[in-house]
Amino acid sequence: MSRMDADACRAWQLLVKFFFAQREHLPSLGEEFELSPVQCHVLHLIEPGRPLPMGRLADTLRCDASNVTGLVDRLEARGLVQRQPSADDRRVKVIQLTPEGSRLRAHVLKQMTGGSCPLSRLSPSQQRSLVRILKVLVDEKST
Amino acid sequence: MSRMDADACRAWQLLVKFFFAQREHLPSLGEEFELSPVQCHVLHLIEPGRPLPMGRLADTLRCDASNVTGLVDRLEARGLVQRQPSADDRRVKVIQLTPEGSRLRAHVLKQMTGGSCPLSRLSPSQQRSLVRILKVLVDEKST
DNA sequence: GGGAATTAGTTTAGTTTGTCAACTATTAAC
DNA sequence: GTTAATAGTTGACAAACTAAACTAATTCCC
Repeated sequence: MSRMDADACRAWQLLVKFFFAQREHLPSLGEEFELSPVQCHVLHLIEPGRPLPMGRLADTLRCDASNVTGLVDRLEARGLVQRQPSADDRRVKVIQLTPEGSRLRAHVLKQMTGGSCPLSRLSPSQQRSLVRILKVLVDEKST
Repeated sequence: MSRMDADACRAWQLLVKFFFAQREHLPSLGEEFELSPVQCHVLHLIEPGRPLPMGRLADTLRCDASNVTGLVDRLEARGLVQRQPSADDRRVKVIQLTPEGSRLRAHVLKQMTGGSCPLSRLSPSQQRSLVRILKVLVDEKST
């Protein structure tokens, strides 16, 4: 619980620092499309042709359901997503990208991972290493 | 510009995912002390005995100066920090932790990097690897 | 079958976070 | 010494968030 955690501690501090530093890049890309960082993330989470129940979005964002109502309201008002009642459970509403939302999403993703991506500063082997480590952290099974 | 960036892209997606997943841990720790995630971060940035000009805080958080005014207002109202006019430039105000703020900060840091830290899931060598990589990303010179 | 408890989403009210523009005070520049 | 630039505050406002009360649909279970 002492020496062993020194690296974990250090890594954590760096991670936090990194994330906040990213607020420089993320929002600037959002600005181009008039999207806030959170809106970028929501757009990111809704894959084209794969409608997502609102509740799942709330789970993923770890926020209150009522917050999601507002987020979706704003995106829907801009014609980027669409609410639709679910067939099998009429309480559920699924959100799905409009063609315009789909187009914007592709654009955003392209920008996010393009050449200006801060990760391009890493060597190829470091990048692979990072992916491996992150998979453990995120506890990813698929893809 | 094509194959080479695949890992960078993947890493980026994982990072974003991880970042948002952390919103589960960070705020829950904050709740314990009634601190929002941003407040935790601000507290984290002000080291005890090392007063920080407000402007530097705004730079680090990549936000408007007026936002910092509000953040510091709230922390000051809770007696965690203190504004003080700088000696060499009377326009500048430096913020510094109160004894109580200092205590709370230590507590928060301890919780953040404790055994429940998600990074403890990594092997020691992975942790070292992560630290090395993050240092490149954060472009760290000191410490 | 039919009431009680759950669940999904919305509404309302309120706080925090964040931006922008206008303002004050101080400092630097020429 | 007037003019710039800089540090911080204020005010007005939008966005992101929470908590509690509400509606509608579903499930539990006797």
